[in-house]
Amino acid sequence: MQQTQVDKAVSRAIDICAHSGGRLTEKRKNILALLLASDTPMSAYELAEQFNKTYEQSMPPMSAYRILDFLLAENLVHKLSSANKFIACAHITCSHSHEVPQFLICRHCHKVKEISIKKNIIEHLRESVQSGGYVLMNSQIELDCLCKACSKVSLKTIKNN
Amino acid sequence: MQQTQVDKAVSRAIDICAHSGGRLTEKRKNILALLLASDTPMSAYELAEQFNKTYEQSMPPMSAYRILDFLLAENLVHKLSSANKFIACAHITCSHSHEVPQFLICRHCHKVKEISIKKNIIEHLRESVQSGGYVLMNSQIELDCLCKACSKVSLKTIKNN
DNA sequence: TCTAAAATGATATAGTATATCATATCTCAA
DNA sequence: TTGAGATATGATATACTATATCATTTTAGA
Repeated sequence: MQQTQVDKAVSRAIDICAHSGGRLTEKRKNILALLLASDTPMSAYELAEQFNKTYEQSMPPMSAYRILDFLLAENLVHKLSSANKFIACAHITCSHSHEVPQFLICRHCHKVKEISIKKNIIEHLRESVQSGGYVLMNSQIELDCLCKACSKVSLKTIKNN
Repeated sequence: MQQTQVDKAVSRAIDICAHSGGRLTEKRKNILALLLASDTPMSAYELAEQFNKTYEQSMPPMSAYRILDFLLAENLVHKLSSANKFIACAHITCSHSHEVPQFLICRHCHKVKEISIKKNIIEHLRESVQSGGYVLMNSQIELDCLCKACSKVSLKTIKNN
């Protein structure tokens, strides 16, 4: 994401936290900014390292985890459990209420696109789950994909990488 | 899974490997049997430990990983990437060709039900992905659920566990 | 300004996974 | 039947991800 867009999202995050009562400290704000600027998901350790390169303050990995916990609770970032990495929410600047995200993860370049899942698909899934005797608790879905650019490369090439 | 069912599935796995040319060695067979017998997903380390308790032979964790790689390639087990654990394929004894699995994972007791996802849901997902500019490569989905038994307990109780 | 709560620092440790080189076992052809 | 190459396993090191715990600092609000 471009810097001007990052600034916009950070400023919106300040509002969101002011509203929720959460304290968006300098470090938390900077971790969020790093995630917003990145075009691929980052691990907690990667974030800590990047933080230390970028800012004067220091960021031990354990603090990065705590900060990520905070940002997750504020719905400002998402965790991709299939990759054990984190991404900024793509809809921070949207005013509409938070919807269930669906993540399209490029298996080649690891770029992620967050889209909102259509309600009727969720309902189909929920019914499918129900008929299996389970109850759907969270319909966040991570899908193994190829992005447009990578899908132009032959699959064989990608598999051999 | 009951022992008689485990034996049946193992015997079917022998056929499957004979057909594919894969060598289902004693250790590989025993790892598969452990996974079949377990009613929850197991990590590679858990499998190695359980193996060492159950059989005379020894199983270092790294061998467990390699054996799991083999069993994954033969489609005899699945990896749950959200949990970093493995489960036996629920459809080894089915004769029908392998379908894309959908996993219902109980967030409380961690029991997993593998169901086959309905074709039209996959198609909806695929379209959704396509309109996001990506191409769906693998529609295996892991869903955060509660099983029937656990859904009878109040959510609050579960959250506090 | 004092106190309680929240945030961060620091350290230890658990859990998951890959890489690499050595050794053992199996298969198949000579 | 045996020997060479392929396959499987042993053994070790190391990287990566995550949680627990106690100490210290900072902040908010009485």
